Amino acid sequence: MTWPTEPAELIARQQELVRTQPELWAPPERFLIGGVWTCFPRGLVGPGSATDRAWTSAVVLDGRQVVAMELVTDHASGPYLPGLLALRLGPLWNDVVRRLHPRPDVLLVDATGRDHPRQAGLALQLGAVLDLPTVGVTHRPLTASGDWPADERGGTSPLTIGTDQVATWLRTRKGTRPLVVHPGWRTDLPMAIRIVSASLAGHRTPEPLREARRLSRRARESENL
DNA sequence: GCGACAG
DNA sequence: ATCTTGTCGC
Repeated sequence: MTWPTEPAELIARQQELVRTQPELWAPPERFLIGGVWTCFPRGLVGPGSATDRAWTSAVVLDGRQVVAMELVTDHASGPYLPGLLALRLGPLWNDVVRRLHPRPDVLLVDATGRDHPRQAGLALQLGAVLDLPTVGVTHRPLTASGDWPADERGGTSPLTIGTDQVATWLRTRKGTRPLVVHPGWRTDLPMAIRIVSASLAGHRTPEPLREARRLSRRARESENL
């Protein structure tokens, strides 16, 4: 499986992907949750390009214990264009997650799923390529819209495209901006909310994503010190 | 035409 | 993603 380098190629891949109907994942009692994150140099403006350096990390957590971590220092694979995030991050995320041992049972990514111009965001595509259930967690929706939930931990409210609910706002902490939780590859809405809620450990952002971000930022900062 | 637009 | 001050809270 390869990653498209041109918008037209990626769009064609997304149009295939949207027709795929994988079997829903059946989470066991206890499972390993992974997270992946990419940092870019400070001061970048605009969509960026393949010349941008990128620090990408992935982790696996068993409860709160980090049982695997990988860091890849490389370059972005392309610019960021709305709806075409895979051009910038697809190959990086794919590579770093494949290095993890043990592999996670489910992976958290900063990307959307069905909330996408072609209903085929990177959370879905990465899961399909890696054959791994995924859940998307973003700061804001891409295409969907919906009002915020009440300011109570655990509060949710629908994010819809037309009449379809494609994601949900989730208030992970009282008094903070809600996150957007996206069902990804082989996950549905209730499952995605359950997985994110179970990995919060008291913070606004799920621990696997916080840990991966820590590693990436630490690597970036350690170069100019 | 104008604005919005995952990271 | 990154750029941004102060501020409230554990």
